[in-house]
Amino acid sequence: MKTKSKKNASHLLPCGRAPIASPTRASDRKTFTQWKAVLDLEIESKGLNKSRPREQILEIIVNQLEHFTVPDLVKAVQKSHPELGAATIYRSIPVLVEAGILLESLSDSSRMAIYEVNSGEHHDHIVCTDCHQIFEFHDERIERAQNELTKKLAFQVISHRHVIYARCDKFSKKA
Amino acid sequence: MKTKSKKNASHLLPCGRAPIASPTRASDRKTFTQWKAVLDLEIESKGLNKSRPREQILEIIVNQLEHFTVPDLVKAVQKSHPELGAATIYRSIPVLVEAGILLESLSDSSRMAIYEVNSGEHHDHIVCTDCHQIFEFHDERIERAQNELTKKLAFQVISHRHVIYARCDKFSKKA
DNA sequence: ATGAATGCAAAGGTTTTGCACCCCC
DNA sequence: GGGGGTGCAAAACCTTTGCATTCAT
Repeated sequence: MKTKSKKNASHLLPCGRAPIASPTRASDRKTFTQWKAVLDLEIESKGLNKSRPREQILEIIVNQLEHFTVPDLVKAVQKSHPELGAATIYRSIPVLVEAGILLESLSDSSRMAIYEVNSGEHHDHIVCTDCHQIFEFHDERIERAQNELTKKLAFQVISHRHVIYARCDKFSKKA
Repeated sequence: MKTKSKKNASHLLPCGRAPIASPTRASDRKTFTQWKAVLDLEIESKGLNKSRPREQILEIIVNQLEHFTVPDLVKAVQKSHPELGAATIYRSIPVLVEAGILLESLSDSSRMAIYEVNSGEHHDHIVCTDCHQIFEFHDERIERAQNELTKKLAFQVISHRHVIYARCDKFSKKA
């Protein structure tokens, strides 16, 4: 009955379940070259300088990383480019966020920020408490109810973060 | 008829607006003595020992603190009890959380955990990006939509955290 | 030439841990 | 007496910062 999520049996998650359809398709994702153009625009508009390290960091992010913490990024970058200092990588984060390339999307259990490449479509997250996989969801009813609520309370919404901690039932059955 | 939030003009917020009616009334809050009983039960059931420091920490929390970080708590506790070590206070947090006395309710902008006394009624938070006040809300429509969503996706929900970052418009007008 | 970016090391801040001593049961 | 609990200091981490040097324009 609800077992029709079998379509991509090829990419099963650690917990054994099929991925939830993400609001953003892989085909909609920008390439490194496209993001590079976005970054260059930001750099130009702010009177900054282009640099090799920032380009290398961007490349690692868009080609290799899904949801990552800064220490994750430091490790991944230094694996390919051991000469890059951690401080440079830390300093690149706000630039990438300002450029709209990265979003700080949630916190891990130790409360470190988790970043992701901006997919262009707002979504929230479900974190599996068993396998630690991060799923994305977007629910219009929730968004609508939230907008009506904040309007009624006379708040001007800047952003929101809605994280559901849950367990994939398939994983619980395996365990 | 939803303008009845004028009742306590006496406690205006830093931003000048009246507080949103909180889902929990002050009168529903447990006293120190009641929480102490909860703590003792937890301590007994886990085979731990009662101790003066844990009692003193609990007392500070229930009598003085609303939403607080651990460093906040350390300062508040050591003001009254300078002999208590910070490590003891850090070590008391998981015990209080396990006992159901404290909830880790959200993170501040530097991503430190913010705790609050468990009110017994689930609520989520609106954080004003101007005055940094934390408001509470509870919206049945959002809860319902979320439950239906996770059911459809076959997740077993453990908990969730929904934080809306917004600005009180009254404050923006003043500023 | 000027200002920005980098790498390194040091400093800052929070949280955890090792350990000797103390207290509860 | 034995297993927790405490306090202190040190350690572990993540993140920021100061500074001399290099790079981009």
